[in-house]
Amino acid sequence: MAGKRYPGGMSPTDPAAAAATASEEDWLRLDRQICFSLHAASRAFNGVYRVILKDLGLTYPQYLVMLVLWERGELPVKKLGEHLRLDSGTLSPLLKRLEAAGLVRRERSARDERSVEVRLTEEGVALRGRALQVPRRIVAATGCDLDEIRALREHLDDLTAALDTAAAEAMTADAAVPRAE
Amino acid sequence: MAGKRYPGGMSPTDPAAAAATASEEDWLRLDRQICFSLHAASRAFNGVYRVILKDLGLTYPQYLVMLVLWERGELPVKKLGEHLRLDSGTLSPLLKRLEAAGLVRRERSARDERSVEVRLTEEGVALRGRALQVPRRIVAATGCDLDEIRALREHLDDLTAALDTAAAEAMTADAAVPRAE
DNA sequence: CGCCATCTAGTTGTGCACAACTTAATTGTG
DNA sequence: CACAATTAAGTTGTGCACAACTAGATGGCG
Repeated sequence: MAGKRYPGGMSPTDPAAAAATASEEDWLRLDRQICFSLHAASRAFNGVYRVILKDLGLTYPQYLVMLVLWERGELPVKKLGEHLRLDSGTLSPLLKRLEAAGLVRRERSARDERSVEVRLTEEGVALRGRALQVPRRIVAATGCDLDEIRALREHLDDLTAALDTAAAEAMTADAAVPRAE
Repeated sequence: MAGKRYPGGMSPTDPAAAAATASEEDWLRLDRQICFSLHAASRAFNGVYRVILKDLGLTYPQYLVMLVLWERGELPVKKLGEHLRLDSGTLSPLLKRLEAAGLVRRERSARDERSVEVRLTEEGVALRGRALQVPRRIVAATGCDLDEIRALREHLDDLTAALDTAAAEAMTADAAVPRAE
């Protein structure tokens, strides 16, 4: 390991800070590893889905939308966004493309003209048949068995919950705390 | 859970296929859950980094690049791309922005004019000092201890390796196999 | 030497994520 | 009823990921 130098104009101001800084150097190295792993894993998954979904003419986010619609049949953009944690800025153009592909229709709700109902076309429903093979191929690609997958999913959900909480707190804390000395 | 109908024009052709299809319905449901978990976790991480990195004026991918440069000091775009698994299509504009921000310089290599050396400016080196606090805040946000983080990292790396292999195979298989009849 | 295959960056085009904003409909309140 | 606050969808602008392509440099081979 390549030694702990303090590059450039940056150096600790007192012995106590020096100890603390050494520890933070370790964390910085660890962070590099975690960042990479996470980012790489995320993109690797995306890549596998991309390859497999190409047959269906769907991107990964489009597949996510279709999965919801296949389960729920029809729902307003708002609800769709809540399920997927995506806002209209992402969903509007995506849905427009799905509509252009003939998989969904969008209609203003009669009861509330602000709302837009998204529903599958026959073609969209039919696509589900071809999509049934996707999960098996994904699972095969991971090389994990179902229990491992399930465990990973739970781990990820815990992490997401923690991160969401922390992000919310960090945002309010940003206003309160003068920010790391 | 709304019963297992075979939507649209899709129906099994024989009893064995019916059983297989029922199982694939389960997988489709599981896939929905995994997709969501993974996608949500990825974006949750991104969100936390976004909040924390805003102080430094960096995006998450820019931070990844800076982490490499802080460790290596200087290297050609090609090497940077190998470390981060990113191609020039992503890196070129990103590096241009880092250069505009005054954090890096790009210079054509004298020895090989195809290559561009990326090196930190003084400002870029100095930013490292402010970045030292980032990992601790990220780890805190996850609510995990270091061992958990390390375990997660290893799990993700295994997954990435498996997925990369599978993606490569799937691509060659795509050419060989007539495609899921 | 001359030419072609290969390699490195960079460019272009598509699609997603997200922040900030706009528009139009609805709801709540005086 | 009128008007302000809220809500839903859409739009705009920035940045990233990736595929496909271009331009220029390099290196090997006849």
